[in-house]
Amino acid sequence: MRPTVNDIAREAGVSLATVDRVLNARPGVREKTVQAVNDAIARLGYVRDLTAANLARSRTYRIAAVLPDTESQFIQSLAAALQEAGQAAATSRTELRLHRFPAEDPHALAALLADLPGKGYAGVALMAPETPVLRDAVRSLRAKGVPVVALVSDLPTTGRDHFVGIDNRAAGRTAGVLMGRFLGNAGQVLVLGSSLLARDMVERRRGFDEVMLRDFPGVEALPSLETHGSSRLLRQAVAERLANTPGIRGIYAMGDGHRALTQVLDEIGQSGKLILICHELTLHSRQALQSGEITAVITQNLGHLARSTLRVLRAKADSQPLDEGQEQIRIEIVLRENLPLTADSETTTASDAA
Amino acid sequence: MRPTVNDIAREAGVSLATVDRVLNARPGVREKTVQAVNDAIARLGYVRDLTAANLARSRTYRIAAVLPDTESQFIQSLAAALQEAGQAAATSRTELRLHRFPAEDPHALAALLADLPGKGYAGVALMAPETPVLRDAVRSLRAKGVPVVALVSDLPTTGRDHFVGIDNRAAGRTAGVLMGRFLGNAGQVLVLGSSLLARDMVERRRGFDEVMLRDFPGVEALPSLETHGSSRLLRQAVAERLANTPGIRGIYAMGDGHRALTQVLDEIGQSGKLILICHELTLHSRQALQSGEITAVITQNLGHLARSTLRVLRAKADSQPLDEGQEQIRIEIVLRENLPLTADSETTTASDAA
DNA sequence: GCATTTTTGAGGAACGTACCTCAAAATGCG
DNA sequence: CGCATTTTGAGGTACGTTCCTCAAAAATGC
Repeated sequence: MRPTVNDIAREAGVSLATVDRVLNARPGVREKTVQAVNDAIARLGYVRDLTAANLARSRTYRIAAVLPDTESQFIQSLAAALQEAGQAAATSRTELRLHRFPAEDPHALAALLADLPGKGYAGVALMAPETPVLRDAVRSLRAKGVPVVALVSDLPTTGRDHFVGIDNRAAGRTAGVLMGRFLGNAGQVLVLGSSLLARDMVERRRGFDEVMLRDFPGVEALPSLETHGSSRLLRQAVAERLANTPGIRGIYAMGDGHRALTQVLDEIGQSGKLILICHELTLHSRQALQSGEITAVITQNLGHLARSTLRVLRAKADSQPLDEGQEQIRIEIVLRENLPLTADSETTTASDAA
Repeated sequence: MRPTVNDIAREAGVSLATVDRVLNARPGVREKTVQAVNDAIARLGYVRDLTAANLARSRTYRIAAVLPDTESQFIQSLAAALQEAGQAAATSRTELRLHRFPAEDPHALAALLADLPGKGYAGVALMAPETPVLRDAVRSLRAKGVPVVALVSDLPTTGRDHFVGIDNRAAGRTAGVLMGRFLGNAGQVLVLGSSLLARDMVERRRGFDEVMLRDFPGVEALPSLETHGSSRLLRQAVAERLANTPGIRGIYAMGDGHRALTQVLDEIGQSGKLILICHELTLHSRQALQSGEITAVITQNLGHLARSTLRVLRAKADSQPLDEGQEQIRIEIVLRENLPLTADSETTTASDAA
C-alpha cells in the first residue's frame, strides 16, 4: 500500500493537521517540525495522490484557446485538434473553450483577452501576430495571474509563460538540407511565404538560408515571394517566375496554400517535376505527397500540440514544473513513405468530414 | 458547475443507486429505466469525473515492463525512459516495475511471465523474441485477464492486446527513400542487420527493398550482413566488403552497433564519405550525426513510447477505448539540422549521467 | 389475486486529500 | 515566573464517485 498523509503523521510523530500545513506550505509551523515531516515523507517515499488532491480542492481548469478566424485548412485543423483534446480532457476536470478573433484587428483581440479573466479562466492559449496592443493585453492577463501560452508562432516579447510549437528556424534548416540533398547541390529554388511580417515565416527563411549558404553552395535560393494568403497572387507569381527562370528546380513553400501551388504547377505542366517542400500536413498536402506532387512536408503533430497546450496550462495554473521532454514539439519530416495512416497530427478531423 | 451523479438522479427521476447501476453496467435495471438515465445523462452533458471514480475504486495500476538483459545502448535507454515515465505516473496511482530476462533463454522468460499474475500486476509490457514458448506464456497471461502489450518489436501471433512501436516496414521504406534520393539513384548499398530472426529487422529490410525496386532502379541494395550484436564481426565484415566492392556509396544499418560501424569507417578512411543511415537516436548516433559521420537516423521517441505503454495498459486494464491518434508512435527522421536539443526521445538519461 | 421474482430506493461507508475551527500545548520574552 | 504569542492537535466536513446492505415497491407468472 502506498503511504498516505496519515502514515506521514504517524511516522513523524505529529498530527495530520501539521502534515497538511507542511504539504501545502501553510504558515505557522516551526522549521524543526517542517524538517521532521519532510524526513518522514522521504523515509516513506510518499507521493501525493493528485487525483484525490484535485478532488478535494474541487479544482477545475477552464481554458481558453484564442485563434484568428482565418479559413485556412491549418487553422481549422488546429481548432479541431484543440476541441478533440478538450473533449478527452473533460474527464479530468478540464474544459476548453475556443474563441476566434478577426485576423486583421488587434484591438478586437485585445478586448477579447481583457474579457477573459472575469469569466474564471485558468489559462489562455493564443495564436496571434505580435503587435504592441497584444503585448499589453498579454501582460495584463499575466498580471492577473492567468498563465498564457503562445501557440504555433512564438510571442517572446509578451513574456508568455511558454511556447507550444516547433523551432521554426530549425524547421527551415531541415527544409534546407532536404532541398539541398534532393537537388544534389545544384539549381535554383523558389521560396514562397505568406507574409514576411509573421515571425514563423522569417525564422524559417533564416534557417533555410543558413543551411544553403553553409552546405549547398551550388543551390541558389531566390528571394521570398509573398503571397499574403491570396491564391490568385500565388498562382500568378509562381507561373511567371517559373516561366522566366528556367533554372528553378525546387520550391520551398514556407506558408500555406498548397492547393493553389499544386494546381498552378499542374496547369503549366510542371507537376511532379520539381522538388517541392512544404509545411503542415493537411488533407490536401497528404494527397499531394501520395501522388508525388509534393516531395516532402515538414510538419508538427497537431494532436500533440493540443494536448501539450492543455498540460502546460494546467501545470502553469498550479505553478507545477513541466516535463520538458514531453512538451517539446518535434519537427516531423513526412515523405510518401512514412505518411501516417490517419488521424491525430493532422487535418482530417471533424471539420473535414462535415 | 458540472453535473454530478446526483443531478442525473434528479433529472431522471430515479435514485442515486439506480444511476450508479446504469453507469457501472451492474445488472438488475429495466431497459426502460436504463434509457431514462441515459437520456438524462445526454441532456445534462454529464461526463464522469475519472479522478473521483479512481479514488473511490482505490484503483491502482501495477505494471511490469519486461526487457532482455542486453547491454545495448538502446535497451538501456528504453529502460530509462520507462523508469522515468513510471516516476511521472506515480502521482496517478500507477507503479511500474522493470524486469529483465536472459536474452537467450525463452524458458526463463516464460517462467518470469508465469510468476507475474500472482503479484497483482494490472498489465505487462514486453519486448522479446517471438518464440513458441513465449506465445504460450503470453496467452496464459491474457487468459488470466492481464493485458499484454508488445514493445518495439511486435508479437502478432501471441494475440497481444496492442503493439507499442513504429511500423518497421514503413521505417525501412523511409530509409529507402532517403538513401535513394541522397545517392541520386546510383550506386551500391551495404545493408547491415543484427539478426534476420528478429521480426523488426526483417520488416525493415522488406520496406527498404520495396522502395528501392520501385523508385530507385539505379541503386543496388546488397544482401543483408548479419552481425549478431558482435562488434568484431561487424568491423571485419564491413571492412572486407568495402574493400571488395568499390561501388558501395551508402550503408543502411538496420540494427544497433553504430559505434563499431563509425569506428571501422574511420579506420579505413571512409568516415563521412558514404551516405550512412541508421536506426535509433542514441548518445553516440547523435554525436555521429553532428559530426557528419551519419547522414540520417530513423528513430522513435522513447519518451512517447514509454508514456504510451502506460496509457495503453491502463486503458486495457479498465477495458476502456484508446485514443488511437495519441498512441501512434511516429517514425522520426533526424538529420543534423533537426536534432532535438536534448532529452526525452533519447538515450541521454539518468543511466548515462551516472 | 396471490406468491414470487425483479427492480428500485434510501442510506451509509470508503477512497486520499484539502481546508476549516477551536482548544490545548509549547515556546519566547521581560 | 507569568504573560502573550506561536505552534500543534483533534476533529470535522467536503469533493464525486463506488459499492454495499436492506427494505420497499413494482412487475411477473400462474
